[in-house]
Amino acid sequence: MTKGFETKENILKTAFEFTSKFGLEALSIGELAKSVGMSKSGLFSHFKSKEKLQIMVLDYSAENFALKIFKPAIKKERGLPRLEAMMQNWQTWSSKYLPGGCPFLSSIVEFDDRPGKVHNHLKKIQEQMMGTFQKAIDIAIEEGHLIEETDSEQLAYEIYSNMIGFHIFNRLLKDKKSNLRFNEAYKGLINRYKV
Amino acid sequence: MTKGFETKENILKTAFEFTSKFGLEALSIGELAKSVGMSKSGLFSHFKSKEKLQIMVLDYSAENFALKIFKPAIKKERGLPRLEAMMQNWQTWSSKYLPGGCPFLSSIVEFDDRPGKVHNHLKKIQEQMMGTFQKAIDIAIEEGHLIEETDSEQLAYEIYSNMIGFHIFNRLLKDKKSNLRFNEAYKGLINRYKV
DNA sequence: GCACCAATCGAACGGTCGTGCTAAAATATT
DNA sequence: AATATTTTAGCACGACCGTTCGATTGGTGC
Repeated sequence: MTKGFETKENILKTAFEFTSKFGLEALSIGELAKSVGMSKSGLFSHFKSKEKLQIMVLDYSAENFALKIFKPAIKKERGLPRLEAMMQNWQTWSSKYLPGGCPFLSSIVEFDDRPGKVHNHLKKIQEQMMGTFQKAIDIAIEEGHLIEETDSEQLAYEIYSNMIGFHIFNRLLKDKKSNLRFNEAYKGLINRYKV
Repeated sequence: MTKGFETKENILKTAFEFTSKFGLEALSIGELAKSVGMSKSGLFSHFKSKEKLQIMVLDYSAENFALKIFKPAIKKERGLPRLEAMMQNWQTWSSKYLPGGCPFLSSIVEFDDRPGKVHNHLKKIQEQMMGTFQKAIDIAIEEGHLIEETDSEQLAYEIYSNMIGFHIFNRLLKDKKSNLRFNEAYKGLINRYKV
């Protein structure tokens, strides 16, 4: 029982890194087995289909995201400081921690058009994430850091867009100013709603 | 000579649609051949490697993008009206014209980490696109629609982020308000720099 | 009618893919 | 120590992958 759990965790960690680099579809069971040093069929028996493996990788990624971005931010004061911590954590996660690109972005692009369990799961995770950002914004309104008329859903959308934009500029274009661009955009965004 | 050109164009059109739906890597020569009704080897001989096919699909996509987004906008008056036309055209292209997702976004995600000719080509195309947006902004400054202090590179980055954000919200999350969100974000962005 | 040439085809290649099956090995339970 | 259960390995399968090669087609200029 405990041994299986450990190897499974180990597999998922490797799969997470692989997905970050090459995406959820390119993630192959044979390649993965080679990486963790076990047989293809041995690894396969832990998941019972590629689809289930992909879903578990998504869950692992979501946990990792929450751990690196949301959890440390909760220790900051409610409102704007907390939201800003999230932005900082995202930059670090995206550009320092991840071995490749954002696993969610690549999964979204691959599965936005492909109905099925992976698609539904991904959508749920994404909505949860957006919800958490929105909640952080709502708290900032509550605390009087942002004006009451702030449309938190709209602001969450714009913050998310900025995150993706940064990611692409930083990775494909290797734009050295991407950190600056991201922060500038965030500042402009907040200024619009600042009390 | 002319016959070959026609079939090649036909193949690229189909490949473009395929890439929009499933990405540049999932684009398979056998599947593509079945779609256009010819043999795998017959199709293959037009390109001489999958890599070259991918690059040609990217070029085809870039031409399509220019045709649908940039070209009609040039007829509008210089400055903000032209920039706004681009935004409108993007929304239409992204949500009505394309059979799947943005071929560039999926390609970026797939190749931002994979060095090679496709990566380099993609980067060049992306930089060109950003350049065109930036130029449109510069003209808006020139025309006195935007304040002189406007950082056109920064604004282009934020506009681009908004485009990607819209695309994801519209496609994965099927958010009915995504058009509204996009326009709202654009308006907020422009207001910051409006003279 | 003949030679040339581009366009297309069919068959085959070595690989890799996800997935079953059965048996052995490792671990947990008693 | 013996048994039961979980975990792993080996092997095979059909399918598809990109790519090569040689043969066949169909049209063009002489």
